[in-house]
Amino acid sequence: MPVEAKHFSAKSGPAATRSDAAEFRAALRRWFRAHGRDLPWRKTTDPYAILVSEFMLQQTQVATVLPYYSEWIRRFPDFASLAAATESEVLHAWQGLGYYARARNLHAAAKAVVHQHGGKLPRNAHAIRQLPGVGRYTANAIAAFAFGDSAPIVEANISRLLARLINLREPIDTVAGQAALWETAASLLPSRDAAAHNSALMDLGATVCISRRPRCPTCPVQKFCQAADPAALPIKKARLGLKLLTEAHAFRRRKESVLLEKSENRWRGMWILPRLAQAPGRQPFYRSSFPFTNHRITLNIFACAEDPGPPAERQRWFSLTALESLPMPSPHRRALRQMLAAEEAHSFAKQRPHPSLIR
DNA sequence: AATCCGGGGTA
DNA sequence: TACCCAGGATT
Repeated sequence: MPVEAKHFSAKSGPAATRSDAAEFRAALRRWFRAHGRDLPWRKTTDPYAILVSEFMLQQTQVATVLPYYSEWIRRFPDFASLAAATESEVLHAWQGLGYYARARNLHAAAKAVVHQHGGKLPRNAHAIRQLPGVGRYTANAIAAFAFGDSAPIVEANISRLLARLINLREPIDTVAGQAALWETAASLLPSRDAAAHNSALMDLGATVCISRRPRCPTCPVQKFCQAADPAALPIKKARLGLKLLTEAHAFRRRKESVLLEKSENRWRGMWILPRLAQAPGRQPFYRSSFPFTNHRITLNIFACAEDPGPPAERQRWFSLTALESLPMPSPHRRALRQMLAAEEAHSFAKQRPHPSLIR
């Protein structure tokens, strides 16, 4: 049996062969030519643009990325312009996309390219892997999409598709499961034009071999699929239980400005309402709740009197007009917007002092 | 190997 | 609500 097709064979055939893989690729490519997605980062092989798209697409859906990508390329068209930007400008352009470490990594990667690689992304795969925020997937995606190398990729769509194709019973979020997926991806890879092959796999996973209810009747490679129950795959390890967190923050207001704090932990480098070490023993002025990963965070925000003296370390007063251009995480931006609007309404109505927003 | 990192979309 | 998404870094 050929090594290249160890985990892959036509359902009807006795064993895997090279021609099975070739037939799979041909059917996949036919489907891709007719049904592949038209995406802006596929219109270029500029390593910078490919790098930007891959960073934005990490753990983020295509539809969410689209508006950010075009605006980013307009604002930071190349490595030099990105490397020259401030961290605050970079985070502001990323605002709302989430996983802000990606923005800081992309910024640092651009600086490394400019200052250590003469302004061009190194052609060497090992050197690309050394850039911050670049792992196995991103390095291979750049190799395939920017440089035309025959490099396999495995991401969410391809994981699901390949797990079904080989009827993988191992959870895909384990070392063994990942190894099986990467080996399968490598065994299917063509010797040339791997970019189109990889794009085709992702599009098939994104539009046909979808989670929950795969559209098997329309699948161009159904006869190769070994899944007994496609909807039951891929298998994943059990998730951790939801963790509840409650955080106290301060709403400090001066005439036409608000006190904010540059975060050092979550949302590092972004501006948030100042954290309170301890919640005051009174009703919060505003409360909201937002989920992330396996957490649910309740924000309790307390109206606080203005402190005499200069603001604490990492804290600054910002005029209301300056807020728009500040990088702020969405939950804090929403909270601040609503509190300011409530104060506005209150000052016109001249009612009781500090009406709480909490019902 | 386990855990962390946000937010938007969807069943 | 729970799950999903063009993953990577840290411990």
